[in-house]
Amino acid sequence: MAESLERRKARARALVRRLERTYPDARIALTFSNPLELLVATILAAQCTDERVNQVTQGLFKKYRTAEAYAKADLAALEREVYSTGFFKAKARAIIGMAKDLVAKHGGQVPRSLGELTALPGVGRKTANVVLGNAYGQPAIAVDTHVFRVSQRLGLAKSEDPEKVHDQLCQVIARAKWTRVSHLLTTHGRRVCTARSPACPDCPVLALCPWPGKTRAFA
DNA sequence: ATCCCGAGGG
DNA sequence: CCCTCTGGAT
Repeated sequence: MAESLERRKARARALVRRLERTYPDARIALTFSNPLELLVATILAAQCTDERVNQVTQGLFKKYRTAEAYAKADLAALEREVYSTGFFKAKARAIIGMAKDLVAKHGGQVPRSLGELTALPGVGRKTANVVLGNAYGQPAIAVDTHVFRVSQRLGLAKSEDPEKVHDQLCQVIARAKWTRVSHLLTTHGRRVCTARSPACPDCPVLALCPWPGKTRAFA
C-alpha cells in the first residue's frame, strides 16, 4: 500500500517548515534579477562554483548587455571569456545560439514560459525553471543535482528520472512554495545533505528522514 | 579518483 | 538509455 498523497503532502509540509527555520537565509546563489543576466549566469553555472561564475560574469556583463550583443559575439572570444567555468566550448556556443534565437523569435527579450525557454538551445528544464522562479517571480522548482538527491533521500520523490522528480515535487509542495522549496532543498544539499559524506549527525530533518543510508557514513 | 546548482546528441 | 563536454574542488 503506497503512502497516500495527503500523507505525503503532510510530510512535505513538516520537512519544509523545519528547513525554513534552519535556513532562513537560503536563496539562489546567483542573484541576478535581470532575466538575460540570470539566464547566462545559470548556463555558466553548470559544473562550476558560484564564485567563479560571479567572477567571470563581472566582466562579461559589462561587455555584453543585450541579446543582440551575444548574438554578434565572436565565438573564440566568448570561449576565452567563459573558459574557466568549464565546458567552455559548449557554453559559448549555447549562449550565442540562444541569443540568436532570442533576437530572431522573441524580439531580443527572454521569454516567460517554460516551453519557450526550454526551446532555446542550451536551455534545459533546470535553467528554464531558475529563470522563471528567480527573474520572473513565477512558482518554479529547479531540479539540480542537489534538489534531486535531497528529494530522493527525504522521500519527497521516488523516481530516478529528474523530470518525474520535478513533477512529484510539484504534486506534494504547495504552488506558492515552489521557488522557495527549490532554494531550501539546494541549500540543505550543499550544506548538510551532501552527495558523498552527508552530515547526518547535524541534520535538522534527521528525525523526518526515511533514507536507509542516513548516518551510516559516520558509523 | 570522483563528483559537480546540465544539456544535447547518438 | 548511453555518452560527451571541461575546469575545479575535495
